[in-house]
Amino acid sequence: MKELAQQLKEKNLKVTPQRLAIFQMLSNTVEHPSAETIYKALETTHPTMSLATVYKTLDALKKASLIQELNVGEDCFRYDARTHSHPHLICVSCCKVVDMDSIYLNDIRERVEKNSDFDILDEKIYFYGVCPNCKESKEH
Amino acid sequence: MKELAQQLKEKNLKVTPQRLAIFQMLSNTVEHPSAETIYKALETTHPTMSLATVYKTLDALKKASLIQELNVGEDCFRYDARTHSHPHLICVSCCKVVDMDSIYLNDIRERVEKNSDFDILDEKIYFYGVCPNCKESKEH
DNA sequence: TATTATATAAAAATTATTATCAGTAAGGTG
DNA sequence: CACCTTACTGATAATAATTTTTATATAATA
Repeated sequence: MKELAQQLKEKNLKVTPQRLAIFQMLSNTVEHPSAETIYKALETTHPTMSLATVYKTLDALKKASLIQELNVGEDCFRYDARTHSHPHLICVSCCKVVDMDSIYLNDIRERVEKNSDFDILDEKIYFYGVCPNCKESKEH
Repeated sequence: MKELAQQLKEKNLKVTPQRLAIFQMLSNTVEHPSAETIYKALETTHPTMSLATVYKTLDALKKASLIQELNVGEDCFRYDARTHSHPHLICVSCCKVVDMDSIYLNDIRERVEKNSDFDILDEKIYFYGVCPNCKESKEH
């Protein structure tokens, strides 16, 4: 909370209840909700907030590097309050999106740079598969 | 060519000039065009073909695993006639999308499976950076 | 040939996202 | 605290990629 307010101020962004609510909601979930999902989740506590505000807030937070946008291949974006690049795992059965500690893939960027001659700035890594839960329920 | 006709038949898909044209166009380019780009590229040779047909054909080819859909983070999809999963490099300066031989990353999927308990079926890996060309032109 | 299934083109519909704009609130300054 | 500037909000309209629909055409099959 206080951190967010601080960081917003540093970027000349105003601290508003809507921004706090959206950032807090994103920080407290392990899901990776879309704009629509966030909007609906805040409907009860912030009934007057419009969908446009959700979009604009997400855009502002994204530009301020306070959240990141995920492009899982669906028809809409998802958002993640963890801003350092880390791979995501998507369950093709239940559509859940979970974080993966990137420590396991630390050496990849280096390898790619060596082999491609690109200067790599960022990466987006998605793995698609069946999560432990869905594996189990399929077996029964 | 003949191969495609064969493969379409095997999947109970009809062989049509439009499908052949789109697949051929995709096979002969190292770019990774979008539906719109494909549509425009075929405008002269296939003036009657509609954009809806392009979309449906791409969808059919995708479902038949004859092409793959790329989600680079733009507002539309790109397509690739190489169907085995391989990482893509996107130049943030000139927006070029290039293929990367996946040999270099062969061991990753295994590592991820071990650490996540998912059964991994597929992966989408994108690296964003500056390509050799753009690096050079920036220096001068 | 008659029948059936699938493909196409054109247009309309859908849907995520963005733009517009009038009204409002935040945060600074005196 | 009152004022002022600027950024933000909310409602709605606009945009654009994609999907669906509908009518027609084509091919496969009996």
